[in-house]
Amino acid sequence: MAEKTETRKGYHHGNLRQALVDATLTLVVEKGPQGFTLSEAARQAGVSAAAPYRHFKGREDLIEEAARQGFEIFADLMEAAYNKGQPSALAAFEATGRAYLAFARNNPGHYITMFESGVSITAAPALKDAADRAFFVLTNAAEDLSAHMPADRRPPASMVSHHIWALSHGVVELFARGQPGSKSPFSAEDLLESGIGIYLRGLGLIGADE
Amino acid sequence: MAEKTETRKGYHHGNLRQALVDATLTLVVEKGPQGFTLSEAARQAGVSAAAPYRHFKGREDLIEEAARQGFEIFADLMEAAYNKGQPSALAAFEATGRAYLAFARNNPGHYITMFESGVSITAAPALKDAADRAFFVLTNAAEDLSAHMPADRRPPASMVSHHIWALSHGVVELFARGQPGSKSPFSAEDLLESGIGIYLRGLGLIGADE
DNA sequence: TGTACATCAGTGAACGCGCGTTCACTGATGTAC
DNA sequence: TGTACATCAGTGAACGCGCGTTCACTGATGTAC
Repeated sequence: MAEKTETRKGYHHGNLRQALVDATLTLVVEKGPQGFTLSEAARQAGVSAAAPYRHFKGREDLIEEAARQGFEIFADLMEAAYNKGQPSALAAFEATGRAYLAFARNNPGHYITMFESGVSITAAPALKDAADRAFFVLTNAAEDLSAHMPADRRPPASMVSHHIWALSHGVVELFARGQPGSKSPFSAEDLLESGIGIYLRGLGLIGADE
Repeated sequence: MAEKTETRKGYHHGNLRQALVDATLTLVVEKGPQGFTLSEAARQAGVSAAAPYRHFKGREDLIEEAARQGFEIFADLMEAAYNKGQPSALAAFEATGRAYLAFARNNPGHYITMFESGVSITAAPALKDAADRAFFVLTNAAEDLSAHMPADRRPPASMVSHHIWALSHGVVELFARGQPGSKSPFSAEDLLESGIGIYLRGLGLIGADE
């Protein structure tokens, strides 16, 4: 078992706090959000079971920190995608949707701690701030789109962003993870792309021949 | 604590198997999918911790049975909704979407065991059959819709059903459950209804003034 | 209708396990002088 | 540059706990005759 990815530099670990977060991320993927244990995270970081208490209040606190880091990364990616799509409101919006799925794919550990571990996003202020920042990007992108919509059929921007968030989340949960042999003939990426495309056409933002 | 909802009729319980399933459903809502324990289910049913082993192979087996019952109910509801919407393909389709959300609302325990407990749907044949039956209704409804779509923009029916499934699931996970104080200004019902509406317009199935 | 007996559905004690957490401790590090 | 000392970040033993599961058992039920 060469589990220990973090090398000890002697009696002191050097960077135990982050090593524990990293261990959490991999464990949560392997064992599921609740199968994760503090003891095992400590083991993987190569320290005793008591050591984590120098850095975290307890198990919950560690998970929360992992989720917080996830939301920060997530928000950064969403912002980057949004900016990259500019100045086209449409391109920017579509890019954020794609960024959502890409994040879930590339950061499964973060995704699990954020959305499946049972942490209360609203309870921890640091978490809430980061989560809000991410969601704000999406709402912003939807706001930009509004200008291009037929005025008679213009839903509130936050409704649009909620729709896209829900669609993205649903695609991730049902088709981007879970057991292989999930019977979908389409990739999660295709599903999200096509789904958003049809939705945007419904908003009058894409022509029938575009 | 008047936890015991099932009354014992003496030494023999009478209907322990189902009582354990029922206990699972309530516990899973209260404690989360993994916080659920076999011992506690037994306690709630008023029997010793060893009794469940007369009816289930173990913890996992019990959860699986709860999920299976959930998928059966779910499939029944979807079929009923579909039939009720007939003969209008559109009405039938929209009704299945609504049925999805209604099921999640009214059967949170089932929903959790089905989608959040980590049971492998593909692994257990009985589970898979019931799940397939439910999903088949949705795909069927999408198939019906195809006839009304502009031929040049007609995605595969199973793609449409996957879109709707993902949107419904996302709405449920993000807005129909979880901590109160979820900041959405829209109800899950409104979000799903409006989201599906926009999507269907994108398919050319609803006119701009309908 | 009564009885013997097989089968069924529970009990309760016991097990080993790993967990989260606390505690007094000690080795390593950094800093004042 | 050297030394005393405070602080920091670990150790390892111990705790109480509840879990899942097994086991020999026993009370209740159903059935053959």
